[in-house]
Amino acid sequence: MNKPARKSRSGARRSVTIKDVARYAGVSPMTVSRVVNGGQYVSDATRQTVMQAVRQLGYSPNLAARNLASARGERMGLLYGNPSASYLSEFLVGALDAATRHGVQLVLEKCEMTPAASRRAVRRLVAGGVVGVVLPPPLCESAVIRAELQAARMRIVAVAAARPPADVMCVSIDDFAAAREMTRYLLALGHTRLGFIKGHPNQTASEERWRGFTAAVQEHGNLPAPRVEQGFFTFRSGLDAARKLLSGEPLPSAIFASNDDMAAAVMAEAHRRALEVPNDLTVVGFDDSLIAANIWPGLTTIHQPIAQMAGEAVDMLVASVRGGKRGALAEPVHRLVAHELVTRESAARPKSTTA
Amino acid sequence: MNKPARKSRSGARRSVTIKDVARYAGVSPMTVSRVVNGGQYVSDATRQTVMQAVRQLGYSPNLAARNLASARGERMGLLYGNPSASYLSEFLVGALDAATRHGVQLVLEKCEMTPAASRRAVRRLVAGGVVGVVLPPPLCESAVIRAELQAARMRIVAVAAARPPADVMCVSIDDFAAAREMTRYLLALGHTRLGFIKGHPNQTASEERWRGFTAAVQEHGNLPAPRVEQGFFTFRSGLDAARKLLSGEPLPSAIFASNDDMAAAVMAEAHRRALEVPNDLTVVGFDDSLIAANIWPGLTTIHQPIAQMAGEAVDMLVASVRGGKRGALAEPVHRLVAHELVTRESAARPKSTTA
DNA sequence: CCCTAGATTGGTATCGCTACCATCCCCCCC
DNA sequence: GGGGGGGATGGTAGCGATACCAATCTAGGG
Repeated sequence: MNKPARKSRSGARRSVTIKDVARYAGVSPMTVSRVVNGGQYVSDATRQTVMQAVRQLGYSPNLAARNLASARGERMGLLYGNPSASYLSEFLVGALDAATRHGVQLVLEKCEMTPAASRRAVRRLVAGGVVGVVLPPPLCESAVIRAELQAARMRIVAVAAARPPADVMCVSIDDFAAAREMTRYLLALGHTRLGFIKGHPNQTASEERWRGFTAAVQEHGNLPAPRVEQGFFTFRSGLDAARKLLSGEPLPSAIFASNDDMAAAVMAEAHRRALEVPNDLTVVGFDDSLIAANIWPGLTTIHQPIAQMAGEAVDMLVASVRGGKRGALAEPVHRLVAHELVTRESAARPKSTTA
Repeated sequence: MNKPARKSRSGARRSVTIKDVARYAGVSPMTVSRVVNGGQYVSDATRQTVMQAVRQLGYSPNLAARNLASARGERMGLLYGNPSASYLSEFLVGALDAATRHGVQLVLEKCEMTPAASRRAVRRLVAGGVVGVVLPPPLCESAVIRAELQAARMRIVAVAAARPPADVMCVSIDDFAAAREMTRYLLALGHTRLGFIKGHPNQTASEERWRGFTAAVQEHGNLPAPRVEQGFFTFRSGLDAARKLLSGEPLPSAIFASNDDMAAAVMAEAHRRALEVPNDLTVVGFDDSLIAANIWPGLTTIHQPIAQMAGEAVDMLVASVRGGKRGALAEPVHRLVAHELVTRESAARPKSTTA
């Protein structure tokens, strides 16, 4: 029964392992592991030595092994429906980045908003061994999907749901405050005849934005009643709303659309009517989506740190899953992140202030 | 020396493993493994039995274990710079999907196009244990990055580089054919006074598109010389080009911009000059990026199956890395995928054909 | 000065799966 | 009818890391 020196399976040169580092540093693999994972109970001297060895050898832990040993490496789902879609890009970047950081795998799943499709998507997720799901808008608002997911005992983090149910985790901006801030900005510019295009009624963010708008209007007081149209977050719906807003008299001097796509539509319609933006009409949006900087004039809008939000969502998911394993499942968190008013060229003082 | 029955580490109920399936199906774990991995040397009967068991138990292989055992689970990098950015979204979806399919990890890295930044990004990638990199445009054209990457012995797949160097793998559409097709379409509509906005000169796709355009013009023959302006794929540059194209006499009846952002700029400028699209001016783009469907009128353009391309890029990377391990590194492939001309509202017959 | 608590470190046993090899068996051919 | 060839299957040994526990050492309290 002779023991072969080392049955290296694939002839290829193995990468440096924790044992190599341990040998090099003159400690046990365990100690290296502790250092690498920032564990406690390691003396400073040892830590230094080990870190030195790590650097020297260019050691990078094997994710697969680590995941296997620590029963980590869970799969997280990202169920995306049909987000404003420029949204998705940033969202994915942020989510993927966080996933890499935590060493979890991110599984994408597309899903239409019909009950049947939701069910199918959730089933695929479950089959894929996913233990938690990030829900970007607009899926985060779908009660059906949430129910399906909860039935499958998945943890959920909704992103950008302005008023999530109490029992799901959520990360979002303060839509109310943001819309109020934008409206205050318009008022500060001197606008008095305001137009507002509401967002899709099935999203709670829409209502928050609307509430923020009216709050600012009311606190200013002494304004003609704003003209309001219903929109649905699509370019098309924005166009319809814009036509209505721009046909009556008196024309609004500033229009606040509940997202950028609709704001872009307002600008298109304004141009068609030979109204110059921002000289004849101020247009502002919400989201700071891709289109905002890619039209002319650039759109003044509210920026959401989408990537950051997606990242935090994944963080929360991981924390929940790992924490939950140890029994300590904290109550659902609702994390607010900071938004930012981005000024570009589409907003200016009104041409002739009647005030 | 008593053997504890099963020292289950985390008290949590373990998920079903290959052994469970094996026991359930009455075969050895190896056989299950072979079935699950579609290996040969399994009788149909056994295969059926095992698959049945898999379904019954809801077995899903543990990725970490699989990767660890098979020395798989490599990390692939995705180095993105500043792509048309609506691009990125679809690209990520496709790439991530393929990565999940292959069980490899996708690591994102952002990188400006300066040499210093490139070097840093590549170093981070190397440090992260990445063995191959997908290069979406415009990074795929950067010689610096390619050199850095090749110096680090990374495998590279460039996406959408129209004429990649012979030694890197590539997946792209046939920009030449696509541009020619679009131009033929314009000519078929009856346009004779054409305008063309070239793409950024540092991207090979630009030249291919330009070549496709001229090829169609020449094969048609008997046309006034098209007006041509240089663009740089940005909205801004498109605006400049549009101003020039729309100021001389005679006005072009159709403008073909080398990407959608520039086409959108042409439309914006046309509107400003009270030219109606498509009645007074036909505008077409290239890429079918997000903006194409989100402006009015919708942009007729060339659709690239971006997600598919990204997916194939990852496939190629994986194949190369895994194949390369077995020594059989095939020569760099250049894979062409099909494009599609998408007609929306921005193109129509010219108002008065002078022909 | 002994004893306990806590800090630090090492050893061992897996984690779930697959590579590699040994084995068994069936069938064909000389 | 025996020897091969190859299909089908099982056994064994890790892959590289961490969890858990034991062992050692240091420092105070009684």
